[in-house]
Amino acid sequence: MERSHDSSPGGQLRTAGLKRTPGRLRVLGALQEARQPLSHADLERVLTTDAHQGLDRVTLYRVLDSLVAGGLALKAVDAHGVYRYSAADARQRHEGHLHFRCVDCGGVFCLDELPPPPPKLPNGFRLEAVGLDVSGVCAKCDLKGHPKSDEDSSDR
Amino acid sequence: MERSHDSSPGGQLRTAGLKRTPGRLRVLGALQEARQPLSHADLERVLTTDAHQGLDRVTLYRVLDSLVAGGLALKAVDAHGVYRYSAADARQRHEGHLHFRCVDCGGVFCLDELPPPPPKLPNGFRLEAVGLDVSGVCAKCDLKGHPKSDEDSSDR
DNA sequence: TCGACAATGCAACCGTGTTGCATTGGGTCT
DNA sequence: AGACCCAATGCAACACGGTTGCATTGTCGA
Repeated sequence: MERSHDSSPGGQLRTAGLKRTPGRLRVLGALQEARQPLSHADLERVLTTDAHQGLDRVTLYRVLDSLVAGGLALKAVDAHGVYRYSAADARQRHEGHLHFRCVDCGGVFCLDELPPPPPKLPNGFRLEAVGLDVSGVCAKCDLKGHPKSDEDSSDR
Repeated sequence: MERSHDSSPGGQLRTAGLKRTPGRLRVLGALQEARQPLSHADLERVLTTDAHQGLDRVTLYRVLDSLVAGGLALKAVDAHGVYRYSAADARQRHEGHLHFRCVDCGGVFCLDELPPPPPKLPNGFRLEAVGLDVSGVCAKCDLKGHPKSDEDSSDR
């Protein structure tokens, strides 16, 4: 019974040094199946409809924190100022190319483009991260058309 | 007495079709003098210490909304999920080159580097924004040294 | 100068994210 | 298997950013 370091949610939790609790398993699973980063509210929805009832609000926040701390999930802010979480391995599969974010539907699309080369910095400066944010409106949302409602018909 | 379209805050408001109120003048002036995008809280601080007492919380939000709607200010989300506003013309002066953000002191530095070329998008996709986020530690903060405090001594 | 209508201030509200504390449950040790 | 320790959970309450409704004030055009 020794699956030392398999890639199942359970194994990943073990490897990350996290206790293998039902909540963490369900959240990690949900993140890995999602095609885009999920907000706390998204996850509450996904997890409740899932059959079991959802986790407690606070617990979900803490589960997410633990996954991020363990390197299994990534945390970022969306255009509305809300945190969105994604599975870390899902992100690895998306490291070699750029992404396009639709400001309307929130969807993320892969582009056939390479990340930009790291810029030259002044002496003494240390580079830690370079992120290219490409955003606009995807084809589907553009078709749905905005006759003249220039304003964001946002969700939230 | 006809300065039809000058570049003073007052003239800009006129041009944008906004009423020239004390609040808008002060907020626009503060944004134009700032060397970096300001949050709502930042502005409340700046405006209160300014001599007069600050605007009402809600009024400040609405003033900012009107400036954004009039194209005089820009609105973006920072890493903490908080909206930050900048003067639109101030931003124009910084369009031809990249910027580096120090994650330690929060300072922003201009780089001698050109923005990346806009990526090619799939058919039907409409590009709205491309932002390159370059961050790390600036020379001064790097010298102050972090003996081994690898963890983020984050704020908030 | 006067009046219409936008801009302001005030109070109350909503959603996201956090903290404290008692209880439950996972993992390990014997 | 049983017991123990401490992390993980749930609950309540809070902090903060941002929004909405409504009465009042002030801008600007006639």
